[in-house]
Amino acid sequence: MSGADQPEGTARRPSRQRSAVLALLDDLDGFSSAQDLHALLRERGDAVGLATVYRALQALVDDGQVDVLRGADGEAAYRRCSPVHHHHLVCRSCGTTVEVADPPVERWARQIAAEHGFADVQHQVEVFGTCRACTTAGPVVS
Amino acid sequence: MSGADQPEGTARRPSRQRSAVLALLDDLDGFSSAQDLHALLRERGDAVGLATVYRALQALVDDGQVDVLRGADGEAAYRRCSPVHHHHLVCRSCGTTVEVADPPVERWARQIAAEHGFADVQHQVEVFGTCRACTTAGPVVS
DNA sequence: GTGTTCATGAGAATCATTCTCGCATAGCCG
DNA sequence: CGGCTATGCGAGAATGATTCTCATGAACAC
Repeated sequence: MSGADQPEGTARRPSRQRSAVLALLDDLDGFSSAQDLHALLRERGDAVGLATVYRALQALVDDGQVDVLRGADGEAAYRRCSPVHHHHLVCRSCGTTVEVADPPVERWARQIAAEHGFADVQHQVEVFGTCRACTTAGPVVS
Repeated sequence: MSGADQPEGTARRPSRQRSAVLALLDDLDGFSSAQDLHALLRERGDAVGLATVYRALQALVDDGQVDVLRGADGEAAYRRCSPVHHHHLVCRSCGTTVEVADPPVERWARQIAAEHGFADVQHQVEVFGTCRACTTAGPVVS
């Protein structure tokens, strides 16, 4: 456990299963849980073990090719995303996701951290809401 | 899961255990996991069941008296906090937490959401870093 | 004071995630 | 070219946090 395992992101042996996971993520729009992805792969005919899905997902997250989000229930949700830094605007009803880049927030986070003497800053920003389609179509039943 | 259970936050019967949890959180500075809180209560002599700690924590979160944060491992961490909206600056080494209020980010989140037609907006902003004390004292071994 | 209701506590149950171990395959060496 | 070795895979067990169940005890209502 010394931290950095692979010198670079692509030091792993290529495999059909890994590509299948990435391909599936490419086809999906919103965030999906690891269990869902596993079930979908099975339906597609790409038989992949559950443990392998987790391994592939972790590798992809390490590589920065996939974003991970923790829902309120602690379940991890994954999504293919652009490698550049960005944040998400997620519809809490239909799961649609919009990627947003935002220099002001980046700057603000760095500044706040610097003011308090914090270094090596990371920040995590997610915005949840109900998209227009869901607002008009299906208001939450009370 | 019909949504609103209690009409108002204080509809629960008061109890020694619930106060003990809140009192303990008052004494602690950073975020603590439910399991840690349970162990600490035991050490203090306030014998409280683990399930009760979880129940009390959920109630307090519902009331907005406690903040919950999900670590990278999915474990929930709780912390007593002011009832007004704010965000956190957390030291990833020693756990020290600074509450930061920030109108600009609030405005930014609302604006971004509005631009994309999202309503009923919530946002989640956490900034992680290494505080000055930890930076000078114990740099991370590579 | 008595009955009813709600919270508690201990342990079992659940669920996502990780680990173990044996097997298959890919790449490399002789 | 054949065999060797490391690495990834798969299935199921193990782990660990959180939630549920149900019987007991305490608090409120009358």
